[in-house]
Amino acid sequence: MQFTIDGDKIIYENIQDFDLNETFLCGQAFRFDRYENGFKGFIGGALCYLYFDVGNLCVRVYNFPLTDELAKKVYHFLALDMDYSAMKKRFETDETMKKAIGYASGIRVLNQDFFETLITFIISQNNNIPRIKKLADTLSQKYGTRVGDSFTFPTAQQLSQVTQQDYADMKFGFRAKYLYDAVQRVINGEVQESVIKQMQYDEARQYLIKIKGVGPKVADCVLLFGCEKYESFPRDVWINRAMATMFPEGLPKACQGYEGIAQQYIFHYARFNIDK
DNA sequence: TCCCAGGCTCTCT
DNA sequence: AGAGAGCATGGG
Repeated sequence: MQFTIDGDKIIYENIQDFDLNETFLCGQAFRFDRYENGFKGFIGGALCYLYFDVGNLCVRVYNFPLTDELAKKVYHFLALDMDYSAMKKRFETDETMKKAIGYASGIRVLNQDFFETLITFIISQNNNIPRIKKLADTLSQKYGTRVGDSFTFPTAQQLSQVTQQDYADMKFGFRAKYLYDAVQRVINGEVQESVIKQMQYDEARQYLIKIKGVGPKVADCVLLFGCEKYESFPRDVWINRAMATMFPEGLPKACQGYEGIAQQYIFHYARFNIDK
């Protein structure tokens, strides 16, 4: 990993296969906003402004001192520690995958916070992306920690006293009881991130599905986006459409082990290129 | 106005 | 095991 800490920012040089717009607007993360020439959002509690300057990725951090440890954390969050060049080359041995990747070749699957992905993807069910973002922001402004004019996504502890009625009042609809159940299970230790990370994919999926309102799709999103289980392959309406038209024989073997990452290129391609 | 959204639960076969 | 209705809300 190559980075330098230069005054008020971290600079990562020679970053390839990474585009901020494609990565933050492809439906995997809901709490990064466009800001000046890049995006602003939290990475492990650190409020970060990310932008490119002559080919170098720059990260300003507002509420933490710039340390090597923080620089490494950001690097991992952005999945810059994975060799996307080699992985995409493997995927692209399949012509259809090559087409999907070509549409947004700068997508990287972020390594997001477990609890945040659990809650935001429970919110995501039968919902559209702008509204998911709106509800996630509402929850943050009400229960998160203020940093400047931004708010962190709340922790399980910060949501521990929130009732089903409170969620209903915030317009979460039928998801109110699901959010309550998820938070309580995390608080009482029934659902633990450290346990999931030690489990194999199948076992971890069953473990998450115990939570009310968490089915196969939401569990797969949490495992992929929040637990580093890259073989997890979330199937939503868009992916089902894409699979039917683009991959009637199933996903190519070249994607094995990283089906979830392939899924993200396909999802993004499908949203903008396949009719409903 | 109407259809639909990064689905899940419940019920009925 | 598999199909189908119902769900809260609001974006487009």
